Amino acid sequence: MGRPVDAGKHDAIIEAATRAFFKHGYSQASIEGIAADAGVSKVTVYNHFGGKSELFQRAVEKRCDTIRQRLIVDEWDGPIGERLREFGHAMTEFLMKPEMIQFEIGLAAEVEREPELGANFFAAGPKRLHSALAGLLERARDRGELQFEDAEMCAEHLGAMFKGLTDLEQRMGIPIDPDRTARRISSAVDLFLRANGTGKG
Amino acid sequence: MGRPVDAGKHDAIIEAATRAFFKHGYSQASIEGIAADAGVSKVTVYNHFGGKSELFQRAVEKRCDTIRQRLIVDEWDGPIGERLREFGHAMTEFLMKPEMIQFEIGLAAEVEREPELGANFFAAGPKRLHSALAGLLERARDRGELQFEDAEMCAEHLGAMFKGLTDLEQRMGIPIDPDRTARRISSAVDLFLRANGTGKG
DNA sequence: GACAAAGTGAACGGCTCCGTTCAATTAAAC
DNA sequence: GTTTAATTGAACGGAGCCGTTCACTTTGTC
Repeated sequence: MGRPVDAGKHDAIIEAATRAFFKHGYSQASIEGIAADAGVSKVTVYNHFGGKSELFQRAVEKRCDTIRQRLIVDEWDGPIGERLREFGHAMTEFLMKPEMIQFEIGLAAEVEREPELGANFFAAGPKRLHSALAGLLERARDRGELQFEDAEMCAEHLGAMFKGLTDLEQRMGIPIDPDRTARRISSAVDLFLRANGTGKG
Repeated sequence: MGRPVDAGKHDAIIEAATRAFFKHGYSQASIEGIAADAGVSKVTVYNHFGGKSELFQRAVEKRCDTIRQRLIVDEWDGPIGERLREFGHAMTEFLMKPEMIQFEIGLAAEVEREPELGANFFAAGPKRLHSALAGLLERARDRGELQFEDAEMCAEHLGAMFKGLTDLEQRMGIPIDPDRTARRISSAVDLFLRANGTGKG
């Protein structure tokens, strides 16, 4: 009985918190500002979440969920070179979104304060992408399109080449040339196939 | 005439500032704390540097100088595989030092406020390493040990493989296995040589 | 030793924020 | 319409920090 909790406000707070935390950083973000942005009283924020650090935790969790949902990698067919190129483009498009970079920056700055947040994010995002790529490589090996020993290692090499220097450049605020990204992906796949391809793909 | 400026205090302040900024982040670091750490009065800090943001600027500049000095890459001889492995170890050892990771994290968080800092750091550090690697590759090509078209691109691929996922893991506070790093470097060189080697190295 | 500038310690005003309290208001459930 | 709980607005104490001021002490030069 009594007035029920307004779930809409609950979500609005988390969303406003996510925006604030990963735009300004944990310490710069203010509960007052988040409450105002969510169209809610500061007291309501405290009633819902208890405090700043709990709120940050929830914001990260929610973001990880979103990442997890979007990371359903399609299993399409075609020559292995094509599949890898597709994967590379999907991966870079996803990881290099400005909001994702900002999220990573903000999270890294808070990891010392709350170490498990970093591990959670890594497992929800990059680790899953990496596993998906390793799986893709293993299936190609089963088909005789590739030859290698360690799929995990190959996935790490390939994924790293897809990113190149670009993620660092983005963190340092250096503008990115999309053409170079496309050429890098293509070149990385070529290099990888020269080393590990069988010519069957 | 009068009392001369104490250069020792000047340096002590910059060093304390560097420590504070890249351990706690710009906004968390306090002038009061930096002054205390440097064994100096707060007023002295203001007299020397004028304010917090100027002090941060100087701290970054000093760090970039240090990086530049240490980045003199030896030109030693030997088979190309050996040289690349050496480079990989030197590079990862340098870039994966906890203090360097912390520096990068702290800097990324401040780039929005002061964009040129990021560009300066990138030019002083990663860019120089990248150029050194590209030069190494080109000389090996001249000797007929390698074949490729774009040295810059190859350097980016190789450098990225050397780092792998590890720099992200470090930023996310995940413990690093040094053995895996060594195996990754070795594996990356092998992969690169299978793709671009001539067998002459 | 006189002088001049560097450096100190303490205090101040101003600002922002956290987290709490409390009376008053709103909105749904019964 | 009464009950119950969510929500609000405003205010508070406490904390930390910035940047400045000022009287005072130190330390070197002339």
